[in-house]
Amino acid sequence: MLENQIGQIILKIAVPSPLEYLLDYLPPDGSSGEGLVVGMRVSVSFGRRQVVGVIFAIANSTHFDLAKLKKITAVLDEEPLLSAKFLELMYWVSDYYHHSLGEVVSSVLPKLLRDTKRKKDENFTLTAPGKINESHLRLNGDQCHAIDIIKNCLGYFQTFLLDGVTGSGKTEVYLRVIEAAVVAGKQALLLVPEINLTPQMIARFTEHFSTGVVVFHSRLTPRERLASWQLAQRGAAPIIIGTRSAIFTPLKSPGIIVVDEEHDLSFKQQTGLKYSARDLAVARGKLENIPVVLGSATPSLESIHNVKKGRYQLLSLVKRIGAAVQPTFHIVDMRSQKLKNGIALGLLGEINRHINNGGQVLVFLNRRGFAPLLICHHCGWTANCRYCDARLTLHQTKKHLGCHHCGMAMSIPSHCPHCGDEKLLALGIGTERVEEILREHFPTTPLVRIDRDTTRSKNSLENILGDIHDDKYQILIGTQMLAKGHHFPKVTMVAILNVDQSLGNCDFRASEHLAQLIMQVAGRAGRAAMSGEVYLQTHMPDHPLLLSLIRDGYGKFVTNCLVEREHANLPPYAHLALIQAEGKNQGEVDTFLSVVCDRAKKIIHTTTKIFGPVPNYMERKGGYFRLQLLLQNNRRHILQPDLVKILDILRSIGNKSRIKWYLDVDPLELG
DNA sequence: AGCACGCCGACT
DNA sequence: GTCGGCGTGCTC
Repeated sequence: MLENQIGQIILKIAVPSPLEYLLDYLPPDGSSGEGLVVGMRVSVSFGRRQVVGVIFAIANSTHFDLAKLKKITAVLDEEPLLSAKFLELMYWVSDYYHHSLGEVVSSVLPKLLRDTKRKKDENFTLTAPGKINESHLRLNGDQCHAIDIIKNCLGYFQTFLLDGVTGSGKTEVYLRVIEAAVVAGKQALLLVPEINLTPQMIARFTEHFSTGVVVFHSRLTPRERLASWQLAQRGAAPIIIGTRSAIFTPLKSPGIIVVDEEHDLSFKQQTGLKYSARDLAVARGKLENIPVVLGSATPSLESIHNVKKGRYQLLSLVKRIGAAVQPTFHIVDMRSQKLKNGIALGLLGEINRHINNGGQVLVFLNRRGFAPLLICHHCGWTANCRYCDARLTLHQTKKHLGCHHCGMAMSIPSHCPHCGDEKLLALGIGTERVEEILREHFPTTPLVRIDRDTTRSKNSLENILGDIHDDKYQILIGTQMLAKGHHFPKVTMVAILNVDQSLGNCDFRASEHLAQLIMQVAGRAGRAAMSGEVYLQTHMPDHPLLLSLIRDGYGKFVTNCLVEREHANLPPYAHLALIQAEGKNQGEVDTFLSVVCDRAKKIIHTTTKIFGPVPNYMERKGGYFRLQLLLQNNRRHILQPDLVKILDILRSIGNKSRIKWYLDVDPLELG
């Protein structure tokens, strides 16, 4: 093809669209193009609308018809907003997750910076990093060792796995290494898994650094988001703490990246651009040539495997800080016991004992609502969701039946819609019911329930946590929310009620996640001077997973798990990608994926395996039928080009059908 | 992804 | 007679 044209500056611009290539534009009216720099935002007319694009390259030729090129409408930045390194990160993300540069850029830029009309940006200010506080805690040998090693790597790329049991003082290690980076005039990025954990982490950091800490998470207002972003981008904020999207904060002088609770699933974005913030942290560290610290009490199998391969350096914190000792585990065999609505009487006895001794008791249950099943005692009718392959959960406080998958809610029928009988039974237990049972059983003991339903309003979780610390409650009932990261120094007993539910999960990562959850919840017990006890209630007291975990600990459990993964050729030994498709007509989705699969088989590498189409574990959700293809190869550099070929097929037939399809590289759940 | 164009069903 | 449903096609 003939290339136009000499002497004419052409700007290669990423625009917000799934187009896989950069679009060519001419410099704006009255400009020859000098002064335009890669990384600047521009306003361009694209189709019929004005959009914000980013200059990714400057050239003097185009493959497009020169006469048809449009001029840039306006240049929005005087200085490049995005550094060359940051653009490199965008390229990396675009390549790896197979999204267009334009889509990557628009999922990364704060909304206010994607507004074509907004010209002037405010100058947000932040007080300079304050004096660094001491009241320095005494560090133990493991901590000192870890801190020294990481500090010595400032200025180089190296990934560390900081493996430390709950309560072993990982946060103190983060503080010290971040301090070292900040003192050297660099910025630190700290990722935490959940928004709920940011206030706690911020408190810890502002205590240490006084000022200079900015936050970044999904609940910021657009203006707050812009402020944090610009402070980081201009280098005015030395410390940035945020959830997964914070991995995309621009840093003027990056010094270190820390990912706390690296095993946590919430680092993976599940919609749109399905990136893993933890994996991106490592990629970004490599790009910027700075150290990356991944911390966890229960590291992911991927990270442990990377240590074994010599890619990551392991730093272990073995001991709990101060007087705290590891909790002891007990299995509550439910089989021959009397149950009170799903809680073993023996367990209630243990709760009673801990309460009488003045301890706090944490009751963990991974299920909201009152009961997960409403059934007709006469005919067996069950309350199911109209749009999903799921049961409706009975919520007593909200007085409705709700679907936890699509959000549909309806009133509770007074009689069976099928046979008219009035005896409808609520079966199984959720947190609401546990609350009711425990209130009945311990009428004078103050208790609190913590789940999405009781912490909906802003600050409510923080208020409850404060009350727990002030000893206002003796029994804490809660879901996941309660399991992660929080310090409850007075908790002496943890009870996990529905272990069996997770033991029945068939995802290949289910046992890893259950083990992590058990260890994390258990970690809430006995963090201060009092030793803790953990009770696992189960109908399967001989389950090898439970026994191995309790007897040999997480490390040994992981070793066994890795052996199984290797035999089954699953991650971290193989790499996976998922093609997900959904549509209103089941047959159409199935046919679509079958065609994709047949065509793919002819062109992908012989070592790449393709499985499917198979339905999701919940085939129908929100009225859509969902099926998928699974791709597997031990070598990422073979799988990736295969994905490119398959995407060609998907685009050629998928974009003309009523099927919606998505690609998930390194899926965490196989659906 | 947007956004418009374009061609068929129930409404002021 | 038209409002609007979403299939199709394009964006430098």
